[in-house]
Amino acid sequence: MSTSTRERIMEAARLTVQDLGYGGLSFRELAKEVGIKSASIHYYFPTKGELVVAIVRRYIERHEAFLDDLFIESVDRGVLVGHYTEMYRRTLRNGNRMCLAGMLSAERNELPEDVRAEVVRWGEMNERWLVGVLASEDGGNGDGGDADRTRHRARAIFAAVSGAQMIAHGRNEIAAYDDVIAAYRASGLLP
Amino acid sequence: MSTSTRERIMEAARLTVQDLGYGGLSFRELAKEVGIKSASIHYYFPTKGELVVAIVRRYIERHEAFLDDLFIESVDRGVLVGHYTEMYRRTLRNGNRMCLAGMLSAERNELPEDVRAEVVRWGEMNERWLVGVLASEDGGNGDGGDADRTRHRARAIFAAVSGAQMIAHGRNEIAAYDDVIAAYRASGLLP
DNA sequence: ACCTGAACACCGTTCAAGT
DNA sequence: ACCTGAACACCGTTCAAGT
Repeated sequence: MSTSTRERIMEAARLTVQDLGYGGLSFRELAKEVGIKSASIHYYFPTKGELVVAIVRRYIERHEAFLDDLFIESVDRGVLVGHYTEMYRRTLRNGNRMCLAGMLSAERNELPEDVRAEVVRWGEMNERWLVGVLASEDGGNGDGGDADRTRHRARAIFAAVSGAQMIAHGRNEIAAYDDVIAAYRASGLLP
Repeated sequence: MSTSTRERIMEAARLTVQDLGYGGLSFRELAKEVGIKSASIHYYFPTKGELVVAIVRRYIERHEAFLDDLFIESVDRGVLVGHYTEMYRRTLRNGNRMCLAGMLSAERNELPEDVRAEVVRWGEMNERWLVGVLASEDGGNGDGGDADRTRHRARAIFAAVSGAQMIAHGRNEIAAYDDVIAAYRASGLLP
């Protein structure tokens, strides 16, 4: 059996949102790609918001699983963060796309409330994973002050990598991403 | 005499793009704000792209003048970069808006070519100013290798601050911006 | 010089109707 | 269970027509 209509809608929608954003996602264009009429999409996803909530949820799940797998394979912080920045780099490689949640983060003010909540969840997942990575070589027994500093550094790495991707996306220039990541490492922001 | 119609179109359009993005800018809504009909906007700006090119150009000019004035008042890198991050913070304070060019950077793939070019110009202006700031206390006589390192660090600061703004915008949470900027400083990325 | 209504091909959404 | 055409109020853009 081949991929379900529902799956094909979600996959095509995800690629379009990462390319053109929430506002750039058209039900009529989407329907053409899938081979049905635009009214039929509403059978699977009543509104555009519900469709995008579904694709962001799955996006978070899959990337969380990917990152957790990396964590099992290595405990070297430099290696793990290197895989992390490579993940964001691959998105740019794939048709100058942006992270799904990064794109939606910029469009936040025109999103339905439930989509906004998923954008926040993406950030929380990233920060949680980075906290684990940053603590992995310290024995993990720092006092409360250290935990706060680690959390803020994790959020800073998430924001900085997201920003590097946005700037490189805006220029359609992967070299810009690479230069910025290298400079983050040189400054000590990235381990 | 009061503000011209053309000025009022540009000001309202800028505020909307920083709020809802290029895709979220509607000529009909814009016309209502200015008190004319949507067809009349095309008299001043034939297309949406030409309108946005005009507002980004002025945005760049005004921020460049603002930053250059700061540079005359101080040569302390910490103080100057502090003013720089405050500038991006004020945008968030003003109705959770994003930097005009940052918003457009995310929307890049659905922009006309001439708008894309202005987004690149914004980045070049930011980098140029930051290079001046970073070099200001070194005597400015580094060799070629230093100049390259300074340029990459300037671009990294630009990307990192833009990313902090995007993440805070996505959460509608200024405290997130403040925490990330503080962590950049602690890591040594920001002077 | 400045503004407008009407038309065009788009958009998300709804709904009655088909199989 | 799954799909559709037609309608609705939106969108940027064009253009002939008004003052």
